[in-house]
Amino acid sequence: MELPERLRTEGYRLTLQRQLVLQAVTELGHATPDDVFGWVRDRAEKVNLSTVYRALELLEHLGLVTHTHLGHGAPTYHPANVPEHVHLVCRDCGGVSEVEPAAVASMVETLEAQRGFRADVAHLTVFGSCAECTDAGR
Amino acid sequence: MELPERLRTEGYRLTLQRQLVLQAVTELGHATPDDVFGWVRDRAEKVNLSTVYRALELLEHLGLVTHTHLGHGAPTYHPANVPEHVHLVCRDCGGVSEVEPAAVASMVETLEAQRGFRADVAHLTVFGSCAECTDAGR
DNA sequence: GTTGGTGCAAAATGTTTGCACGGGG
DNA sequence: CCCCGTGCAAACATTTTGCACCAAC
Repeated sequence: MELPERLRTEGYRLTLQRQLVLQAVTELGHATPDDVFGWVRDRAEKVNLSTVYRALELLEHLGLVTHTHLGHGAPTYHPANVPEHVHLVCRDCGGVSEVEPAAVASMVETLEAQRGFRADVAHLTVFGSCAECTDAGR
Repeated sequence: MELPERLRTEGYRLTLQRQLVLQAVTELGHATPDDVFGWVRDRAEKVNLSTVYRALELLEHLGLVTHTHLGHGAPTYHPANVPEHVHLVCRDCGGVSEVEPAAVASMVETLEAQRGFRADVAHLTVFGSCAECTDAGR
């Protein structure tokens, strides 16, 4: 846990809520703000949803968590220390899976070479149809 | 305009609102539901925002428009008859640009081969940092 | 004439903000 | 002791829904 140091070096305070939010993101893996809220709440700790939002924003600023949009309006947060991965979201069954960045490396290189655009792989989500749903469709 | 036929073949009715919404999406290129609402409203036609949402949903179902998420919660709609393209969104300046599907073809093939996952390229948005912002950062 | 579509208003989501109190440093 | 962070309530933004009326077919 590197939370205390990261907070201190930027002049922020260490609070129970911030620790719990980071812990929730770490344990849940793919968590929406509401998931995090529920996780902390279930542990009988009193927190407010707005505090969760503020904590997530701060943790992201500190580089301890990242977020991605897995569709509609629900952002999901990941611990940043987890290996980077790309999300695949199936439009038919709603399933979410992950692939290593290597699978999209050539795309990233192409964008960088052609446009000078540096893709943020950790934030990348690809929508489509998974193998099961594609098979079922025929 | 193939709206009338598409509607009829599935038993839907042709209304002025649906025509205007499709026209708005076509002319605007990258439009949020609210953009569409404004466009129609500016032409002195009375429409309700909820009608716009319902029309967009129907048009998407008919395959006449598609939508993508260009960040946060704002979905943007495109006419489906426009050539497929991938969106690049710069996290720093907020700029949106487009690239041909060829740039991501290898990624799509890899996903299909490794996972049997069929990527929906038209819906793909890559977040990152554009050339200008990357340069400015150093 | 039927029935689906629209307008309107209210509800449901999801996120942000102002403010006073309490705890961290 | 100072002042940042939290809880709380209200404000916001966006999308959805129920219902009565009107228009497309």
